[in-house]
Amino acid sequence: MSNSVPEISDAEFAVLDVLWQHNPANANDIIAKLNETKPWHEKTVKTLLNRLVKKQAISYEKQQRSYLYSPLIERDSYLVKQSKSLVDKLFRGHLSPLITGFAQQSQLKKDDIAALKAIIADWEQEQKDD
Amino acid sequence: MSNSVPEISDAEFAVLDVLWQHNPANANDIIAKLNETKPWHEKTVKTLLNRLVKKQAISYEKQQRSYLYSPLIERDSYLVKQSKSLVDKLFRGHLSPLITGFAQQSQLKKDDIAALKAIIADWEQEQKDD
DNA sequence: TGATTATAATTACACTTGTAATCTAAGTGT
DNA sequence: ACACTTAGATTACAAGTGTAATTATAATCA
Repeated sequence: MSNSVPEISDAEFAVLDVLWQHNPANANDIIAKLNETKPWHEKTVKTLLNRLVKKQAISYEKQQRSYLYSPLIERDSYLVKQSKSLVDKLFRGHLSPLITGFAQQSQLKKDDIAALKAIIADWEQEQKDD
Repeated sequence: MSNSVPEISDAEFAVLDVLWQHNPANANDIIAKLNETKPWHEKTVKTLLNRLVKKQAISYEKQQRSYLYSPLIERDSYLVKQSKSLVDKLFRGHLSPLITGFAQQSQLKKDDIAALKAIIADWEQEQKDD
């Protein structure tokens, strides 16, 4: 059924990510925002915008001279899909080894721990409900 | 310092993954094992092996006619590195939103929960130790 | 030893990606 | 009305990737 999210390259993702934060936005705004962190040439960003349009990841609507772009794919579902596909590929679908890896590298932050506790509580609640 | 793990493509990863499980192995073994899950032509797998050698991700030693391949990069550190780079890209380094995403999709398995509990316990122990 | 066969090495080829430069058309200032 | 500027559209181009086919070479069988 529905849609199959297009493949988004790393560079394209960075553009999409800006659009998820401020939307709609025109090319210049997007370029300016991106340039806070990436040294990308204006032409490069335009190319990426074009590719995203072609992939139907974003849409645009003519403003005056320029375009106003908006995301077509939803941030949350995209992130979930990408996370899941990495976990499938690296850990055959199991999240725990990923988390363990992070823990061993001491990459867990306090809010991670808080989130984990909440998740466990929810999960156990659900078990009871069944 | 050391090394910087080479970029490994998806197809190359599948080959490396087989080698992590049985090592050393010759091309035919690897091809047979891969063909349990991937419909890849023998020539394709050989190409991937060559590329992995060129990238110094694996090494080989001449057996008789054929080669015996072995991984040069360590599985655990590779997995950690990939996990971390995805989490950096998608969640700016925070693991909790990834886990929350999984939880919402009910993708958490019982062993995931057990692992989470252990991790939390360890983390809290460490806090105390400080 | 010459033909056949197995391996590995080299080459192929289209598509994607990063990273722009060039071209074109539509406003704008004079 | 004409030159300049500013968008977006088109084209470029090398490296990497998926997916092999072709070629060279070494071992083996007849």
